[in-house]
Amino acid sequence: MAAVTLQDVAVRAGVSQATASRVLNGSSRIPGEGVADRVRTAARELGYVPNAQAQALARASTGLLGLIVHDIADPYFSSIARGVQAAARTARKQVLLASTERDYDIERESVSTFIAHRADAIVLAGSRQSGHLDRDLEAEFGRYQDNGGRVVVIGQPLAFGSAVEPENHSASGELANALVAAGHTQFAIIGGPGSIRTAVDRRNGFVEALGRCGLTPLVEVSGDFTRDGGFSAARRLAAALQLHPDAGGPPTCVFAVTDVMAIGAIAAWRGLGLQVPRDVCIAGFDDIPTLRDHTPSLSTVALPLEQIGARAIELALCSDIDGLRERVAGQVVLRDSTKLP
Amino acid sequence: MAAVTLQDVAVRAGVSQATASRVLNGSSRIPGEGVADRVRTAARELGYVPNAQAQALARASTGLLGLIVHDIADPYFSSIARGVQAAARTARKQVLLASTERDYDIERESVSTFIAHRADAIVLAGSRQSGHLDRDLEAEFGRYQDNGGRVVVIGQPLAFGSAVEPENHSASGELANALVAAGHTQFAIIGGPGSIRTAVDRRNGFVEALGRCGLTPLVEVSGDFTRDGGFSAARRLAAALQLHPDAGGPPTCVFAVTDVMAIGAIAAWRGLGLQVPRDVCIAGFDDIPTLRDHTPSLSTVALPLEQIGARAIELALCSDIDGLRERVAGQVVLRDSTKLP
DNA sequence: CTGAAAGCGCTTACAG
DNA sequence: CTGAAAGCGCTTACAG
Repeated sequence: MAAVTLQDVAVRAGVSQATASRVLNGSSRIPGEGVADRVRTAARELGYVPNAQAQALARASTGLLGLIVHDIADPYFSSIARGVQAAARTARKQVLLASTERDYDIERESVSTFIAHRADAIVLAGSRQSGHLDRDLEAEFGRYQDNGGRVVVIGQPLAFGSAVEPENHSASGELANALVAAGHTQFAIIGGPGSIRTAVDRRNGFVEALGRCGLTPLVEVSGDFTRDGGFSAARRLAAALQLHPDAGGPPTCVFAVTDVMAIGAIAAWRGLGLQVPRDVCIAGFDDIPTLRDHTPSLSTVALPLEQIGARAIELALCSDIDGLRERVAGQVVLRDSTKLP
Repeated sequence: MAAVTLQDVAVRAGVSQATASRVLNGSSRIPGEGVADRVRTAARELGYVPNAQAQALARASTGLLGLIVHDIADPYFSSIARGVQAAARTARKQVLLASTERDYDIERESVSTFIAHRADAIVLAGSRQSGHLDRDLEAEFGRYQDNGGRVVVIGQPLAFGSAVEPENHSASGELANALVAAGHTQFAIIGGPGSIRTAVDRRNGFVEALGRCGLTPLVEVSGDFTRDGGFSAARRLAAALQLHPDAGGPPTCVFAVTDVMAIGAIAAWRGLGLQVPRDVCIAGFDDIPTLRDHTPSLSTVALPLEQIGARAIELALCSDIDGLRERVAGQVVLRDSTKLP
């Protein structure tokens, strides 16, 4: 019933536990080849699998990395998770995953549990209320870091830890400029929750760039950071702008702060008989891989999501620099959804 | 530097370590309220976080669940992962995630590592070579189960452990029937890797049902279980069938064994000037959420992916039944991509 | 109800 | 190079 133990291996090989340990786990002290062989053989014959929990306790390092996302089924986060996985593997670490369903209580719990499991580092993906972090959470993170834990945040710098930050503000500014350069003159916005930093930055970057061109959005609506959030916001927008199929005239260009919301918006409009880009244009943000084959193809700001995830792990693992903010550029990609006749 | 220890809490509360342990972790032996309060206060003041590694060692249970998927960025797997997460949370377990990039060496490594971490259960999602499992892997799993570890497989029953199996064969048969009933008379297949059980079952279920209707696929091609696999297979198919835009006549109806491949196929055909469903029809399998807004909307077999993930965890956690095979039905959904004029 | 003590499975100075 | 022993931070019979 009980798993094979290092002691079992040592006995069978006729050596001490210490020696078995040194053979099986690349210690600097290398035992003689004859002994080493006996130990390895014994381990193989017995099917020995080291107990990582015991190792962690003895070594004071678990080799565990905690990743917290809002929703693992959201392609934005699953792409980041893929990058995290890849980087973790090359660093020979394991990843503990938590998907919070955008519930802050669950998030707090997850952080506590990861700390309890003594994860070497915790990566928080998915931004929250700007700057604000739960008091308890903050205290816990503080102690965690004092004990050598590393924290890295994606997209929402905290007062502590390191961060990988997409350049939301400037990139959506560039998107606005590109759209204006393409001939668009009327704009509207589908924003995200006002409490979420990423949503606010993207909206502001876009609107401010428009302003520098002497333009102002005709309407702004907002919704959740989800497909359904985009869908319902788009209906309100259509009403506000009195959008009609085949109304003629230059279509208004809408900026949705995420691709997923943009997709929901297009679906909503289609339900109203409106065609993109003929009746209304739209651009998103993120460049979600699964959406590359969408029709019409979506103008957006491409973010290297996998790289972002991988980079977060790398920051978490190089212990020398703390408090680092690493900025990641986005790339404007104009496709059919903003094409003017 | 070192984290606060149970001993620290005990000292501050003026009790023994045993008592502190009993207060902080719902033991059946409940200490007096006065004492309990002192302990809790001390723990709070010190910011005590129990060391899960030490607890695991002492309790011989880690509260860890291992999930292994082919690719966490693939919506099929991320949906399953979401269900796994949800079920794990209600069971108060943590999930260890591995994304293998469809590399069997990585998969073997992940299994070993999960076993080393003494995960209470391991869920393998994503089918592999039918029936075949690496010899070493099998031996390792055997010992793991002997030691009380549970293994659950999604979509590919092994010789051991439990399984959650989508009814691939019968569901694709129903899809074929529905398509025939809808008036389709000419069929073709885009299959997956011949070594993968899921791909084979879906293909066979479809072809056999066609056979019962007195029909045979005109052509079969195959590719990887990915968007690109579907893309390139679709080009070969177009050549084989000599598909031309606006050729007239009833369009051939293609069955792609996954939605993701179907999307790739549609993109490939669009590049050739072919329109779905006018020039060629297509149905997929899975009903990926992110693809619900695709144009044309995709006929498919809907699988309750999240439920499947959740169910796998439940099976893993109810220790009484082993070797259980739980079948999950798929539901045929006909949409625009197979619509006849 | 409470405590002293053994034990979970490893690692790692410290001696030899 | 190798081993005896302490220690990592908890839990849990076993006494009291």
